[in-house]
Amino acid sequence: MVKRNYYTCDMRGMLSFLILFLLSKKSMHGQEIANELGKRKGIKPSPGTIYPALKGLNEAKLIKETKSGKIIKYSLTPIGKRVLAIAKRKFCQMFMDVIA
Amino acid sequence: MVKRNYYTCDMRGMLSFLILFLLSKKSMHGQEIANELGKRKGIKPSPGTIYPALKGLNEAKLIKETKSGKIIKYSLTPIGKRVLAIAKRKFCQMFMDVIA
DNA sequence: TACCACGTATTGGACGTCCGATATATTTAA
DNA sequence: TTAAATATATCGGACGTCCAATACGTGGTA
Repeated sequence: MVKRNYYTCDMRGMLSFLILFLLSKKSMHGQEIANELGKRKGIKPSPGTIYPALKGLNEAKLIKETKSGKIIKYSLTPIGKRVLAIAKRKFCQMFMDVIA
Repeated sequence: MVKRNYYTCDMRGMLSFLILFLLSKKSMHGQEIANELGKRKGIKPSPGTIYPALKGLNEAKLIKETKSGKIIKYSLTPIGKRVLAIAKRKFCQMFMDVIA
């Protein structure tokens, strides 16, 4: 039961990192996130991929859920914003020249 | 025993992808690769991280090994270069605006 | 009411990444 | 010729990502 470290941006946390990034641009519900990931990746991820990641981010208080009807809107918490900023710096350090 | 797909660049293959990228700039041996990853990531990866990845890439014929003494030099094969080009396109599609 | 569409959610199993510990081989230094 | 340093390699276990299948809940429609 060790708490997960979302700061380190190693290769294992890339999905969660990308979700944080997407939510930093716009609050979304699960299916919207899945669709956006699908556009980037080419294939829309399964519910078994996306919801566990959202659950983890929520439990770590990096995102919060706002339910209205059957739809749950996800948005970044202040902590989430700080963590994302750090992870983004690490990401750039790692992949800067790959994109250039 | 399903053959691994190095083309798809999903979140699981990021280490192998980055290794391919590093080798596209310069042939290196294992420790050099580990050091370069360490510089980018902040922490030098363990042998238990790096060598299995190199083994997989070698078995998939994306890299080749040239041994001289105790040192094994890794370099991209023609297939490796093609796979990297495709993976790089996918990577950019996925993360372009994260870096910008 | 019954039904359908859709968003949310879990399960199971496979796979890739990750570390620390351990081991082997080769080169260099004492 | 020992000893130390370095490069390579595997093991075990944990974790995060991934899909397909399954299921539940809510809202709207027939």
